[in-house]
Amino acid sequence: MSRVMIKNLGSFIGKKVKVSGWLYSRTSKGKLIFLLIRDGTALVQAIVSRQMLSEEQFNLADKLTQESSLELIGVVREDKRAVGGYEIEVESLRVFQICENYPISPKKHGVEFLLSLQHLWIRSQHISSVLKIRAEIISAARNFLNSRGFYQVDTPILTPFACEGTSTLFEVEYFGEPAYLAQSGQLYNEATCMALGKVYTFGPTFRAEKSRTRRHLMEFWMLEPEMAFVEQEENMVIQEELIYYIVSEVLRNCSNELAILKRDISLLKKVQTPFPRLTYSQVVEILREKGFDIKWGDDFGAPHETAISSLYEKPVFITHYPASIKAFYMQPDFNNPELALCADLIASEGYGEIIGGSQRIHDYDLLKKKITEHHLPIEAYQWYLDLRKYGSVPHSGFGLGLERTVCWICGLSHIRETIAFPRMLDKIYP
RNA sequence: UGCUCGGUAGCUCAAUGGUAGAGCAGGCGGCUGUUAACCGUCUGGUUGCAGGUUCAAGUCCUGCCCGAGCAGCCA
Repeated sequence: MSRVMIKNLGSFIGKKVKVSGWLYSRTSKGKLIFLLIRDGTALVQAIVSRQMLSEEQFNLADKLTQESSLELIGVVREDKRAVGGYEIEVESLRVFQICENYPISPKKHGVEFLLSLQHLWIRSQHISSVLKIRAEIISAARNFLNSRGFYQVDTPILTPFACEGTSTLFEVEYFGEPAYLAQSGQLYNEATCMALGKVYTFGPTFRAEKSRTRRHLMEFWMLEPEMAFVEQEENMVIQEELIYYIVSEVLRNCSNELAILKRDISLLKKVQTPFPRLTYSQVVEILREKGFDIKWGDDFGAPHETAISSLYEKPVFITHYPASIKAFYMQPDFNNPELALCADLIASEGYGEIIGGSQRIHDYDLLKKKITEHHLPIEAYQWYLDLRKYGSVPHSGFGLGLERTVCWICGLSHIRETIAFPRMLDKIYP
């Protein structure tokens, strides 16, 4: 008999099926035992009654503990009393292992305890649901970009230089020379998009900052599209279309997971294009009216982003930051070189920045001047300057922080729940 | 790195300076419709570590360790 995944049981009503999984919980009424089984796709209740099974099999079912691994055969039937609406009347049972003393009970636990058992915590309904939504977000983003003619190009993790200064990078030894773990694939993508037109990198990035907040991880995944012949306006339109597509795909394909997470999907349904746009200068003015002590030229902190986010029910772009507080490669506004042609996308509901993007400088002399002004080693950027020497074109791109996006769409309170094994300050086990 | 809060049974927590407790998990017994079942019963402790005050410290004081929240930092 072939195995049926639990989420598909609805198509097998009245039929005999085989289900394999782990025991999520068990309750017994003496001669009637209720087993709640998980197989990674969903939960189903299985009924074991003394009438249906041999004495030996019944006693085996009675001994099952949380997370014991098993396989059972039985008939599927609809029953409103059961979780998910279906249940299986067990006819035979095979146990792979009786699990002893599983440490995580289905009660509430503290964060420290759960993090020390991360390899088991991921089995919980909560974390499993987040990981499924994460997979859907990645899948949707890839579908979106692939269907629009982007090529995925993988850029190196081991890099010879810092993108902008070395203080935030993890240093490793590369055959006796210092090397650094990538904090972005963008500069390489500027090269690959001159080869392939439209590209994206999706991979891990690393920051050695001593950040200890609910928004930071030391290792996180970033989606970084880069497009030749695309200027900032078109760049922003692609960003909002991408975010809209991701959210609508999650709503379409992950309703069970969103329900388990108790996510208010009416808020996600409001994420429709176009997204509101504010300039940096407008934001400073709004913040000052709200009583924040901030002046033109200061960068925004988390409380500022939250305040702006609360103005709208959709993500909001903040554009035209002062060039002085942004990266060296950003194209200055052609009308006002004090400003950069850039935008940060602030997620709704106070979740903060999920995208940072900009048009890149394509003029050789201007880029060289910026590198010098930022006191960056010009030798390290020779190859990057070459891109402006040989057939330079206007180009733009952005970086989407995957975990922050997952955090927002799932409505979580902490980014550590968005990745199977979070790397946090002073915490790298397991 | 700074500020704040915390560390008591496997877990979640309680305990006026005066006998360290409950619920859950686990063991045993009961129950044919449970949803974090229920009922009975049993097991379970170096109160983070070190020192100090006191007749007496989980509780007060000092130092340290660990964690959490917030901020800073942060393409």
